[in-house]
Amino acid sequence: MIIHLDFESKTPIYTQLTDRIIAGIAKQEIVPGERLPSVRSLAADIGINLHTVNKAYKELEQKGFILNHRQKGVVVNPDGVPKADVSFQKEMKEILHPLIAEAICRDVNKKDFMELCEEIFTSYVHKEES
Amino acid sequence: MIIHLDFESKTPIYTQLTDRIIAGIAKQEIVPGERLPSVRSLAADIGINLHTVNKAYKELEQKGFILNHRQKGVVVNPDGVPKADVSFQKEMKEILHPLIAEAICRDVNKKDFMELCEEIFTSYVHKEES
Amino acid sequence: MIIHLDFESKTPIYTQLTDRIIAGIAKQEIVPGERLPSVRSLAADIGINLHTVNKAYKELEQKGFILNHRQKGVVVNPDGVPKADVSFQKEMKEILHPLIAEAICRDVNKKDFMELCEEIFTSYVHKEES
Amino acid sequence: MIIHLDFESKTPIYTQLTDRIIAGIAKQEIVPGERLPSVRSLAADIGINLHTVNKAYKELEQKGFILNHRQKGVVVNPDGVPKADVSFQKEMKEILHPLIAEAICRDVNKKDFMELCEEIFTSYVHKEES
DNA sequence: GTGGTCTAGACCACG
DNA sequence: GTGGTCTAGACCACA
Repeated sequence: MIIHLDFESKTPIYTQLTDRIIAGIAKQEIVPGERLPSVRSLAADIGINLHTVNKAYKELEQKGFILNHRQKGVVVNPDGVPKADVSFQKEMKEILHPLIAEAICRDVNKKDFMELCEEIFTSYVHKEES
Repeated sequence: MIIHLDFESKTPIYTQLTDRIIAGIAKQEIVPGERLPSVRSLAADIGINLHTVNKAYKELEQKGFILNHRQKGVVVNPDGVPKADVSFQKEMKEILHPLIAEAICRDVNKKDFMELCEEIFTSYVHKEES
Repeated sequence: MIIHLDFESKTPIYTQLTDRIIAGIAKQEIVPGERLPSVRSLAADIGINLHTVNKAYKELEQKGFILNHRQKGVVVNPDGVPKADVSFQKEMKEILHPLIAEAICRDVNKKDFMELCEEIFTSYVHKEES
Repeated sequence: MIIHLDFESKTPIYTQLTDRIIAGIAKQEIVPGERLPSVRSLAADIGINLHTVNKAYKELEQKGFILNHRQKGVVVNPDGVPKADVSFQKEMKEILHPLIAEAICRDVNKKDFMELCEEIFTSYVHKEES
């Protein structure tokens, strides 16, 4: 899995990193139980600060995506990722609300918006599953 | 239009404010050509600094939602808001991608996600129009 | 002479007004000795504040474009407009410098820039004179 | 690059600053990819408030002259500055129109005006290129 | 009274 | 140490 970051983006690097890893899990490029590179090696690979990788891993751990075993190192949660809870529902709403409001103002068709979501959805879902 | 902000939130106050105003325009609580409160009065109303309101207004102006009329003051763009362009399409994708990726990991059904979007959409669209 | 102002412009109304009057003189739509409308009537015509018209007139007077006769009212300077002095030379430079610098950065050809100036020049100069 | 500002001038400090930086880019004293001083250090150097510098940087960023690299800091756009678009064409016209109108009134020869532009143009263009 | 500009000082997120 | 955000208070130009 190649991780490409945009250093000129408004999104913090650590957020981009967590997003990329979550995308990898969604696409099943990384599977439960699989080992992730160590903080040190990943930082060196990408060419970013240790703290930044660490912060990304901490966030993923807090969200239940990964576990930090003293021996095995960092692994994707073998039990799979925690299901969507109330807090994630709330997060989705908080993100979608302003986005959809602006879309409406800008005359984006509901149908077009839905098709965009569809498109993104299928871009992630593994073939066998769809 | 009553504007309620969450001062504990991680999203900056000025962003919340722009979001609320965009929502107001989407719901047609505020219509093109209508006057918005002055920076100072809105700041006083909400209980925040005028610079914070100013920043929100500037952002809305830059997006083409509002403009500064030398006689009327701050008004919602009478020509309506600029249609979705490539840059907004890109913005939508950048927001939706990580959200949908995480949703997939968390086992959110595509159907459920779509229904959530539907629900939010209809919450904005004016009755007569839907 | 019809004066059209843009109330949504960043340029102050009084500046737009002086610019329009100077343009009128340049195009010889208004000639030396000709009477301009009174502050009061012009303000009413355009639908702006008295003070604003007054400020424009004051600026034109200070630049030597118009005179304020107690009896005749406001007239275009019968002796013609004062020739370009050092101060106007300086003003031209101060305006042209940043404009040309940005034009160079933006890859505007010197030739193209010159042609634009030519075009604007001829748009003002009276036929018989060119 | 030494930046000298006129604190007595009518043009806002932040505008003077952006102008000076654009001039530096035009003269190739600053090249694409090059790092600009941090907001704080530049503010300290010039002896102005950091917010004023920030405003200048934001304006340059919005115009596409510079961007904020999360690792390198503020850098001149490595892809070069965006070419002149319709909006810049319009801006040029809005600046040149009143200037040329007044020049005509003040009996400035078209030839003289052109020579002034020439002179300013060549003052920016790098020797090797002209 | 309105927004524009400038200053000053403070806290936090980021890297 | 960097920029982002927020507050506060001040002066001025504009209408």
